[in-house]
Amino acid sequence: MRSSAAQTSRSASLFAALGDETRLRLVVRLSGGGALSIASLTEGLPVTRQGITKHLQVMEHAGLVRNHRRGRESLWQLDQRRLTDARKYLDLISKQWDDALARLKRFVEE
Amino acid sequence: MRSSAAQTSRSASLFAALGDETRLRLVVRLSGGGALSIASLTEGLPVTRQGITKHLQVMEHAGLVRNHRRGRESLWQLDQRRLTDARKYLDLISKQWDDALARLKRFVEE
DNA sequence: CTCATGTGCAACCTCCAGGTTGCATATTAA
DNA sequence: TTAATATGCAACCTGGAGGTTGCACATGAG
Repeated sequence: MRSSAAQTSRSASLFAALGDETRLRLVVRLSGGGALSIASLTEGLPVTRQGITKHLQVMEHAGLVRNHRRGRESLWQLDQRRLTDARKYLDLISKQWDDALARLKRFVEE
Repeated sequence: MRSSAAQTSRSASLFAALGDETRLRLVVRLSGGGALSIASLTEGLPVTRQGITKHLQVMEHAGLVRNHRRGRESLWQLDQRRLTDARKYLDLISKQWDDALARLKRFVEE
């Protein structure tokens, strides 16, 4: 099973979406399960509402969050599938690593 | 189990280190288990050796890779512990998410 | 109806990530 | 010793990420 270039590229943008402190804090908040409005997500963070909006859009492009409108509010929630994708990718890398070490060990012990 | 601000910040820089296509490709190569030189890591990638060096340094700051000198070569290898850290962080988020949904389900079913 | 609230859009600013080139310096191979 | 190889250091460039402000526009509350 090879990790294709497309796969790598997609994963990179996913990790990039997680690789910003503000965004990661948003993810943590959203991991509570609820769908939160932009205004409520902005609360407590040292960034403008517009800034938060941009971050949410970045995450949306990475497939990390979805949003739907309810009245005048824009509600955002996590899409856990992408989170799972990220975990799987890391699992894959770790597995290759472990396998390589196992092979090395067998080789040395012969 | 708190996800302190420091924890979040550290994790963010870790994900950021993974969140660049070139760097992720380096990680994939290094997951083979060996310690590779800068020159060999550069091979096949559309980036200068200097560019690769910078990427390696970024990853080193994130704790993702280590390097040691052997003669005129600078050998780099993965530090799998940080990879594990990243997985654990994602597990944590997923768990909070699952728990939240479970609570919601119980609540609805009552 | 009127106001306060929640967003969207667009222009703008600044800094640094990601990349390059040029040159100096260690090491190793012949 | 001489060349070729592998890096390091430093200066430099450029686009876009991350942030802001100002204003217009829906929509919900009274």
